[in-house]
Amino acid sequence: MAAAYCETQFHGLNQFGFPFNNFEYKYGSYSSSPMNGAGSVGHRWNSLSPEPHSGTESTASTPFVKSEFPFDDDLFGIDQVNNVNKQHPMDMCHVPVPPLEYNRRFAKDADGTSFVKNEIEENILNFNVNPEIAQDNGLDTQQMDIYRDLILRHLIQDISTTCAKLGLPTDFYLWTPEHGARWINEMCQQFTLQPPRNCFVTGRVLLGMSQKDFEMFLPEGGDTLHAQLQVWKTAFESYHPPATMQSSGMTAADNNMQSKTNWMANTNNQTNTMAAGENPAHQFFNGNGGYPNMSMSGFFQQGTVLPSPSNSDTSSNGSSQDMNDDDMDIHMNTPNCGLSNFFHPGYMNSPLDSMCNGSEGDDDDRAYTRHQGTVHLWQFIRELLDQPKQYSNCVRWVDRDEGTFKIESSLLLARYWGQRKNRSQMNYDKLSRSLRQYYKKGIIQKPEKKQRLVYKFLPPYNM
DNA sequence: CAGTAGGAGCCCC
DNA sequence: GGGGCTCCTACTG
Repeated sequence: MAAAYCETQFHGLNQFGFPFNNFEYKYGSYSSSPMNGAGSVGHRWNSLSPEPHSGTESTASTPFVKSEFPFDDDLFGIDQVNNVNKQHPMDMCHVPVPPLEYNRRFAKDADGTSFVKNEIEENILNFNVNPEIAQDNGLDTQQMDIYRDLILRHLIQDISTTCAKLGLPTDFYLWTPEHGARWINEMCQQFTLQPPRNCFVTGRVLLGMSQKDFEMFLPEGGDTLHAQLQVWKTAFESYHPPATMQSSGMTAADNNMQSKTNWMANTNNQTNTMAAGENPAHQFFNGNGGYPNMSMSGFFQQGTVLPSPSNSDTSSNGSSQDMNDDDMDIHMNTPNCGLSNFFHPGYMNSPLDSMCNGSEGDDDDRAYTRHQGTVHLWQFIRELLDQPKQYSNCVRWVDRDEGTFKIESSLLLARYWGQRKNRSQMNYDKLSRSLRQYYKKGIIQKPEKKQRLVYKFLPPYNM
């Protein structure tokens, strides 16, 4: 059972000004923490996965998320205890939310019928943020970035887990009828729907099905399946926007990746029930009506495809040559690695790639490389940290939960940073100066026990 | 010697 | 103006 879930409470901003009183983001095993009832106005499990998991139900291999949002989950509305209008977080950032049927079936409050289906689906299909609402709720741009990023991560984790569990290719277009059947059955199981007798459809067909098609296909819960598919698509495309895949600047090394990305490009053109202009990810990333600040995507820097730093020797100093090729290999064909990398923020866009795509200035690129050069050092380091397979010889987590990381090779890190920023004269002295600037910004600090080359991300940057 | 810390001027977006 | 680069001095282990 896929098991990314969120438990919500209303607490307001925490000490970091971050809209979670408590946020736990852990992988692997469930650690049950008692919910603090003080100040809370209600709980609901809110997830791609319908069932709230007890601690014992969660499997060790299942990533999960347990969070407390600053809003009651009486969706879109009213704090029934305090009778205060509150804005649902989904209204602020329009993150895909579970389908109506899910909420109806699994809502823990007595009245799930107050949900308005259209509002939910609208949220699914509009992956944008409302800055005014966000500001009204005391969230600045950066907080919203982080906030949406976290939710996105949860979604991607859940999808990744489900794909791994079902043995599904991450490319929808590669789904055979058997794969399609597996997905449908899994979703039916998750949403306690009666699976259709004959559900052997390819991923391509699946993507092309409208809600009506789904409802014909599965009268009881077809809309749920359709909505769930939209959630998958939205979350996925938000990581890998279609135009990115359409970039003409792919290198030879990218070719073997294209099959895994074509579906996203095709989704808009061929089978998506939405018009291309309505594509939420497209809106989100092209900056028209999307979120004005993409710094959140520093984790997931949007750019043209460059899978491996070993391919990035076109940079000013070609300094990746001393990297072990094996370390740099993304191992596309290794099932586990391939899957995780595919979903990994850095899969499509190496942390080093934006330095190499500057000349690839076609229209599509422009939409997604506008932040080139503006990536922040802390984000860059996070990107490297999140790809230990490739960069553990450069920088690695010491304590992931704590946010402590160690620079294994100051030389290499500076070199990479220099490549990324196209600064051939970058060195660790300069890089560390930049790191120290983060002290007063509350992004990074030295850990209590000072160690050489060890730094610590402060919350929420450590999430 | 390498790393840490922080001031200051500058550039770029 | 913010973020980062660069250069600098002083200090530490």
